[in-house]
Amino acid sequence: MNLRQLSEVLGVSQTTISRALNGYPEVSEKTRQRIEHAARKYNYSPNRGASTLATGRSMTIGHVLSEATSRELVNPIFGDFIAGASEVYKANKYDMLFSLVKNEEESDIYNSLLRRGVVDGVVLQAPKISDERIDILEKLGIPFVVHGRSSRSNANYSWVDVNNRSAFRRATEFLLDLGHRKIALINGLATLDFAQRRYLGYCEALESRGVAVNGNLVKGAEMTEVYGYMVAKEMLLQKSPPTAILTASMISAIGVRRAVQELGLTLGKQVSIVTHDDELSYLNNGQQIPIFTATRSSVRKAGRIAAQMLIDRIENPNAPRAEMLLEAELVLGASTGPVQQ
Amino acid sequence: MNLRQLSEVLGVSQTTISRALNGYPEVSEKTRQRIEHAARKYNYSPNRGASTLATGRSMTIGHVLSEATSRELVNPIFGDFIAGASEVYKANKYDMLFSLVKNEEESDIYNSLLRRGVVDGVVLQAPKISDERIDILEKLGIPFVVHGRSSRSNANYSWVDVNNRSAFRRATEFLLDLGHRKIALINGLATLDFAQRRYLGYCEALESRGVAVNGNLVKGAEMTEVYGYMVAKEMLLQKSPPTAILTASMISAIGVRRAVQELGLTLGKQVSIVTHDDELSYLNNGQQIPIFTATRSSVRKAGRIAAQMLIDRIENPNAPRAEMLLEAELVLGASTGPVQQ
DNA sequence: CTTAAAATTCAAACCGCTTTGAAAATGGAG
DNA sequence: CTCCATTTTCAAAGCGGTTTGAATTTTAAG
Repeated sequence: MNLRQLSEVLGVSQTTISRALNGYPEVSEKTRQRIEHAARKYNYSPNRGASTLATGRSMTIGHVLSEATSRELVNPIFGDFIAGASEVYKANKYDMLFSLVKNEEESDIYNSLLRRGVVDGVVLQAPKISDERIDILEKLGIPFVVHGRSSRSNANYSWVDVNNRSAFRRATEFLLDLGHRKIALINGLATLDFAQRRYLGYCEALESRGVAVNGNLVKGAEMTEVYGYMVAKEMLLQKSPPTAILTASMISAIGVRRAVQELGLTLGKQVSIVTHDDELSYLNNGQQIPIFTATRSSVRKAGRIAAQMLIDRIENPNAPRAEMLLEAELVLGASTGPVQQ
Repeated sequence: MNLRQLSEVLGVSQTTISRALNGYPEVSEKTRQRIEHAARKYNYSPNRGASTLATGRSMTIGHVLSEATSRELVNPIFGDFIAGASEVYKANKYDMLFSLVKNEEESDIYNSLLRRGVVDGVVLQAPKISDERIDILEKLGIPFVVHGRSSRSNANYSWVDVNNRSAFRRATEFLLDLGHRKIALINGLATLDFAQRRYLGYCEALESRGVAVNGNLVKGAEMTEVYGYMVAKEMLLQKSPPTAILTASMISAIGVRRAVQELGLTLGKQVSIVTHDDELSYLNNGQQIPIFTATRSSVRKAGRIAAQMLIDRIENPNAPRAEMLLEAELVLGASTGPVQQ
């Protein structure tokens, strides 16, 4: 059933129906009732392509995920992030379009999505320290919101981010307070902005206590379980192994734990772990007592906020850019303890 | 730049441009060259809304994920599945639309997506043993492909699935061969079809060896780490604890391992674990030697196959339904060993 | 050279909706 | 009962492509 057919059935013009259904004031209440009832009865909804064409709005938001060129990884954090975003989209009648692209195709995709009128805006994820995508989007004039920030970019964009720096500063200070001096950092990919900020927080804390940063104790790559395991094992087998390890995600923390246990060491005794916990639904950090001491911040919440910001930008392009810095809380679990003599 | 503008610039009709760009034979090779060159130069791509309207095809495929009503979970397996599907979509110029809906809204969403002409087909995920969605889709006449199967449905649909039953039969037999008799199964949600099949395979193996199925050793729910942990701990503290545990995912297996270790037991000694391994990119099952003995099957590959099947159905609606049963391999890791006396 | 056949190109109709500017209906005041 | 102001409804013009059927040009044959 399309608009014309419905209008014939009802004996009312297409204009009136369109207005009634889209909540315009020029329609009397009883006509609106009658139209809405008929629309339900005949199972009518406006064709998306047609309204996109007529309004210039696709009511769709794009999420572009770039796969690392080397290996092809889909971050599980992404699942919870879009779950959050999705709630907001649904409430605002937006659909969500998802593109997975190779790094080298990234700049094209935005151009293409916008040009074809496929999306009204995009969410940018996992920004690099210096991320040309932000400039591309800025230049294209497409509304966008960044999940995270790009330190080197001086563009004026909207973003939601966790305060990675202060979170990791606190986590490091906490370990220092427990007497640890050899503290390792198993970070995310070094090119990513969040990893950089975590590293800075870590350095700040160490330096403020007069502890030198030891390059051998800092590594970063995709935060897989296997990576956490490998790096932790290697570090723990050094002559002068770390007594505490900071980890960038629950998943790599689990790998670190595996290494620790395989070496016959005990968590919270010979080795302490502090991780960042995104509150993933399938990887909850324990129940009453957290498995890992962690800097905690819900990535699902970040998704909700990002989505709302973007919708605001789309519907009100002249509004000033929005920024939201979420503070992570430090939760105490069973994975940390005072340094052993 | 739109079609009309481009046609004016080139001094060629819109028809010719459209044909040239869409590969129709009625255009001479040199005109096509000239047009393609100009399209690139002026950054022209056809507007999606307009072509959707004109062709009736949206070149978009929908993935509908339903959140469990109780808790809101986004399965990490989903990430790898769509990564696979996404590769195929991109190669075939389809976009991917993603909807996260509450269970109770599920039946509506398909109707709505189709009616509005938003998608050309959908991928159905995580089917239940008896899943009304299949009937809904069948009735609506949308092309669709199921990732998994629905045992009670007698509709004739296309699907890709792992042979869950034989995988879990083999895994159970393997444990029986090692002398285990008290084998627990920590499954996925009991209403889901794959969980049912795994349960059947498990029962078959036990019964064929004359071992009775013990209801206390079978549990199922969302496959979170915490769930694996809780159930394993509870079971292992029984008077007559299992000596081996079958697990439905890497994530719950990690929870089980945590419980085992917390109780001071050793994996592969007092307790053996066999898990199903979907080859998730962030949760690889170890390197040379798998962490867990596992039934292994790539969910990313399943995503690729499902996507290709769906595209085939869309582009050739009269083709017979396709079915693809993937056999999982049993890989030996360090988590299993002979039963201890 | 014609002329018919084949290869190109074109103008116009159509897809289904939104929205503008005008027309019709209704209501209130005098 | 008029007349004007206010509501309500309408016809028609886009939005930007694809596709049909006709017109034009090119090629080949006689």
